[in-house]
Amino acid sequence: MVTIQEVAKYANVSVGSVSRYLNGYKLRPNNAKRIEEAIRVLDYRENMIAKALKSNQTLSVGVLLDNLLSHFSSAVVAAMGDFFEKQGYSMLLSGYRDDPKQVRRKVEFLTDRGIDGLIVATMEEDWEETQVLRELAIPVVSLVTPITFESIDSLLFDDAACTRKVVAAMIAGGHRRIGIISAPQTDFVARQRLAGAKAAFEEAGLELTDEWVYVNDYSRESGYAGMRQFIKQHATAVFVCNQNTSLGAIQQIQEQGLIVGQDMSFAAFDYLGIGEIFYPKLTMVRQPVGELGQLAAKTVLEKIRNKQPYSGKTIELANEILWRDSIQDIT
Amino acid sequence: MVTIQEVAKYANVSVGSVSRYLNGYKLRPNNAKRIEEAIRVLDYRENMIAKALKSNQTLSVGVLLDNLLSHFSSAVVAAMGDFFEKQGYSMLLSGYRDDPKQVRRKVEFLTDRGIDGLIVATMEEDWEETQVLRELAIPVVSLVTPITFESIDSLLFDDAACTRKVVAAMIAGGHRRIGIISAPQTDFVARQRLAGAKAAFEEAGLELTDEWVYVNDYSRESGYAGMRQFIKQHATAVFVCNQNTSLGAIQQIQEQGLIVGQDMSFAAFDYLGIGEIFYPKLTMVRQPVGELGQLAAKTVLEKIRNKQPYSGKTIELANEILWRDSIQDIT
DNA sequence: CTGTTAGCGCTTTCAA
DNA sequence: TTGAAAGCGCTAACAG
Repeated sequence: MVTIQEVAKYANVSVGSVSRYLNGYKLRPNNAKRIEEAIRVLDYRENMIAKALKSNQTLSVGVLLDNLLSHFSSAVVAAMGDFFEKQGYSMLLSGYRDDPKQVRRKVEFLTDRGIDGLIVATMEEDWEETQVLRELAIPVVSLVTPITFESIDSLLFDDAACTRKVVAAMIAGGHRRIGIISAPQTDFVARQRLAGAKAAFEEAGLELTDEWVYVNDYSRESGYAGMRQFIKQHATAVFVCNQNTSLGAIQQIQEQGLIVGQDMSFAAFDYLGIGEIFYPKLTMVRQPVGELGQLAAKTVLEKIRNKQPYSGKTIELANEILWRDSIQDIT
Repeated sequence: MVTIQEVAKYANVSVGSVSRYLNGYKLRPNNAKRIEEAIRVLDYRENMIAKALKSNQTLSVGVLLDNLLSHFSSAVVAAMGDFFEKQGYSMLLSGYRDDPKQVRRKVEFLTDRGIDGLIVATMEEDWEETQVLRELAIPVVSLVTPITFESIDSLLFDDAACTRKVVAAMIAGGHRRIGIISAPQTDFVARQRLAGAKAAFEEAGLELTDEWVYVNDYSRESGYAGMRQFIKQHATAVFVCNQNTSLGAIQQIQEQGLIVGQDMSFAAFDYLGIGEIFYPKLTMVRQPVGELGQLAAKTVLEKIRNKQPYSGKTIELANEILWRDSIQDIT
């Protein structure tokens, strides 16, 4: 490993000059040229570890997701990774396996490695473990879920509004027996989506009663079970609030010999672009996950660079509703 | 930030002793106890950057994937991440966006950050850019694709064998007009899978002619187009060699008003578990991606710890064939 | 603008 | 076993 010292010697200048050159300070053109040449012929590469030790900056950011194994996470990570790398930052990735208990350990794991900023996803503000974020000396950005500590920015989706619109479309199509496959209401996202559905009913002067709300556990199986219940109740339309769950729901419909989106009106949240491979194509709400990732990366970097870890903004990104043909008009 | 010095002062020992304590050396019980207490009351955390500078080990490994945005990548990353973290290692993630030209830059990006080991995926041995791996002073593991440099271990799947078996089942079912939606033969994986299909034909005394091989470009659209061609040619069965492509193929079948796996026998490689949501359920070959990730992590760590970067083994993991009902018997 | 030098927090000789 | 001290590669005063 060639060091700054050797470059200095080769170029016949002091290490200070080399360091300054490397950091973009002006120096005598002649010296600059000699240093540049030395760097080239010696194939010098700067030692980021030494730099980090001295400057207390690692040029890395931590990313703590609920679960690494999902399309959401890979899309977010892909977008962030690209952005960070262009900016010279690396990304330390970690997942807490949907288990809040692990959050503290994971955050320590990351901060121990000297990350300059942290992005977390799907952490509920009222978890005890979320409180560790309060004392962090680095910028934090929360994804999907709002955390209203003054030090944290939150980036959300407009799930409620979109759910409301889609369910409203079902109602407008004459549907009254509409099942909602929702998720545990302890989760912010689940609350949002169900609230959207309820709003649609209220606006139409109707009420969404409990028997038409099935609470899943995010598994495919629970989507399968929920759909079975609704078919028994002679639902004419079902909205599924979660991607994975929706696969189970679709499976149930098919197994009953029904055609999704025709014999049973259907819509769901989707990341995979699964809606297109059916016929009729399925109406889906798609979250701009890549955008979210990129915006998250941009936001932390700004906070890191401006050294202003505190702001506390909340930004809501608009989902896209892919209106297709799976909500039948039965008026 | 409390340092080793402060701990030493508090415990009334030298920094050397604290360092030795931290690294598991034996010292006078009394001293050890005092140090332990100092660490506790001062809430000392070791500075990994300083440690890394001194010891030339960052306790991190680089992971360079073709593309971060796929189920393959998230599954592999999830498995590796878990394993690494348990072992105290962090993971620097990077993708080269399916563009070999980027490989050199990305590898430098990672090595500049002092990674102790590197895992790469889907890099073809004959790419010029792959040669940079030759000079790396750290252990390297190649995923999915064999790289026979003596310094590199390769972890592969038995795609050829599985493709052969599935296509053989189609032939056994009486199918003769079998379409294979394959991928560019410049890619190792694509060659393997097509070779498997050809082998099945040969074993049956048949021949797989060019008109029954459609070369996709990994896009959904090309699956869509390939399937259209085969439907025109009155294929009775189609095997799709790539996950994403298979979605397009399914879409085409549905749009023709046909039922996948019934009107058109069908099988494909799958990661998403998409085969189950159809009726009939689809026969799919599934790669043990999580296993691969874990084995990869294990392998690099062993190489890092044994300080034996050279071995050059190749291991083949067995895929799982999920036999379902989408290959009809037409004899 | 440049050279010298004191550390950043840690590990690891070397003596004691 | 332990303490003292050198030094990993770099940055940032400080003095010139």
